[in-house]
Parts: sequence; C-alpha cells; structure tokens
Amino acid sequence: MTADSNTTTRHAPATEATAAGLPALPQMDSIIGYKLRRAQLLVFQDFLQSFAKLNLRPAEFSVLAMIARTPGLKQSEIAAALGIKRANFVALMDALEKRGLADRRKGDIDRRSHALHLTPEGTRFVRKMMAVWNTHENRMIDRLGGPAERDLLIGLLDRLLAPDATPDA
Amino acid sequence: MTADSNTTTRHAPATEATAAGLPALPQMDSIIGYKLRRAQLLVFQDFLQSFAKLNLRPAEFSVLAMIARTPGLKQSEIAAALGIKRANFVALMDALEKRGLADRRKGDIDRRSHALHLTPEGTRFVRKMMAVWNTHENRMIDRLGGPAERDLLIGLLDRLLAPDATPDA
DNA sequence: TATTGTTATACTCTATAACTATA
DNA sequence: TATAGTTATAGAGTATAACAATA
Repeated sequence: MTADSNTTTRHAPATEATAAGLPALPQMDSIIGYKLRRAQLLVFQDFLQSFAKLNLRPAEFSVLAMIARTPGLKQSEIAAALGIKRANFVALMDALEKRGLADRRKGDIDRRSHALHLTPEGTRFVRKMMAVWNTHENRMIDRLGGPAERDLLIGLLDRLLAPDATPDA
Repeated sequence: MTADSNTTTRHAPATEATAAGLPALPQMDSIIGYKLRRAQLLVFQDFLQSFAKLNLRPAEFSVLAMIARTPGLKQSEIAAALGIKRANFVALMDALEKRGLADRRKGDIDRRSHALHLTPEGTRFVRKMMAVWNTHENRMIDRLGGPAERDLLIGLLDRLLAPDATPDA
C-alpha cells in the first residue's frame, strides 16, 4: 500500500461537514464495497430470473460449468476453485446427481476421492444452460456499455482479487 | 440491449471446444457475476477484519453513516435507501440502540414513524468508525491502482445499476 | 497420522405474512 | 383502508467440528 494510507483521504471527500462535529462523511454511493455488493446483487437477481425456468442457482451453474470444462477433477478441487467449503459442496453435488446431470466416480488411484463428470443428460443440459447464460451475460455487457467496458471491469476486479500483482512494475 | 444479444457471443469465447460436443465454455474467471461476487467477498472480508475491534458489520456501518450524514430520516427511508427490508431493519436498529449509538424518536407529525438520530456517544463512535474505514478504503483503492481506478470502477458499477441511463446518447 | 468425503449443526442474511398503532 | 414499525418464521448461504474410509 502507499505511504499515506492511514492518514490521508484518498477517496472522494464528503460534500460538506454534516452532523455535530463529524467531518467528511462519504456517501454510501461512493464506497467500493457497498457499490460492489449492490451490483453483485443486481447481476445475481438477473441471473436468477434468467435461470428460473431451468431451476438453476449460481453455485450450481458454476459447478456444471467447471465439470463441463474440465471433467474428471476431484470434488475437493472443484470446491476449492469455486471457494466453496467441501462440507457445503456435498449437498450441492447431491442435487446435481439426483437430477441426473452429473455423477461421482470413485478414483482409481486414490479411492477416497470422487472424480466428477457430466452425464449425457448433463451435457445436453449444459448446452441449454449456456444459451440462457449467453443472453444473461450479453444483457450485463450491454448495460456496461459493451465488451470493452466488460474487460475493463474484469481487469479492475482482478486487481482487487490479486493483491500481489503490481501490473505497472 | 443490442440487436444480437441472443444470438452472438459478445463475451470472451472459450479457449477451445471441451467435453463431448460442448462449444464455447467460458472460464468462470471471465464471468461478470462471478468476479463481482468474489471481489465483493474479498472487500467485505477486509472490512470485517478492519472492524473486528469495533465489532461492526457492514450493514451497521451503512446505517450509522446514513444517520450521521442525514439525521432525522425515518426508519423506513433509511432501510429503503440501503436496500434493507423494513422487517430486517428492526433488529439491526435494536442493536445500535442497545449499544447506545443511535436512538429512535417518535415523529411529531406522524406518530407512527421513528426519526433516527445519533446519540452523543454515537457521534464519537462514528468518528472512530470513519478513521477505521479510511484505512480500509484506502487499502482497497491501493489494490485497484489509485483513486482514478476507483472512480473508473464506481462508474462501471453505476452503469450496471442504472439500466435506464444511456450515457452516450 | 493425514486427507476425502460426509454428517450434523449453528449462525448470518434475506424474504414473507400477519399483527399493532397510528393515519 | 393504508402505512410505519414490529414479530415470527422460513429459506438460503456459509462456517466449524467430528466421523468413516482410505492413504
């Protein structure tokens, strides 16, 4: 971090002094975490509406997308990649298996682990899923202004997520 | 939305065809909603660590900041501004009142409503709160690369949040 | 002894319906 | 009849501890 992190106001100062002796109160609207939360909720709400007909939640989408892209990964690997605790992954995977979309295969080398794969029906489902997702994602890209703005946004979020990366060095 | 939203892939195409007959699977890393969620979780986690000593949650922070900035607003007005259901706002406000930071005053004109104010102790608390927040927010701004990138990010998120706004028209 | 998947459990956040007191 | 605040409750999402099977 820069040298003045603790002493200086680098964010937008408040418009004026407010209540009794309180300096520089920011609008919630200018706060990074607040805006991120509101935007994420909006995008997820659009996602949920888009996928109501397929009865698919964001976490389930992400698991199916991961399995489709890299079949055979271990349960714990997919959970870790998505930031899901392995204990919470069990019910998620149970549901996908019960719907006949994916299955667990006992590992040959390590018989503790489960390799995850799509079923044939799961593959068909993922095709429909990706069509719905395309529409949803394009709607979000349109709101942003276009693919360039999407790339810009992803890049900024990557900076937040990768504290080690110092892209200008 | 643009004309091709439903038919064309405007987002980054997948690197290669993957599992049996599945075209163009995106990396989770390139998906707007996924990145937004991961970034929001990271920022909130930093917030929670920063405010552990003050024992303050993001929702409580936002309520205190709103009251400090605009004292006298009705409970329902603050709840609505923050996207909190008024039923869920009650316990939140109860906690702040029990800690002696804010209080509800019966409205003179409409005796159903409660006008929210900081207590003197609440005002002192908010001063400490803003100092902690400054450090937290500056850390996030540093990760982004600086105040310009912060403004850029806020602007992009505003585009997502304001579907009506067409800034280039 | 450590790891994978699992179960049980608890805590937070969020959403809905119904109640009360005022209007 | 409608509104502000409240209560009760249910559903997600998430976190931890402990267990069985396997390494």
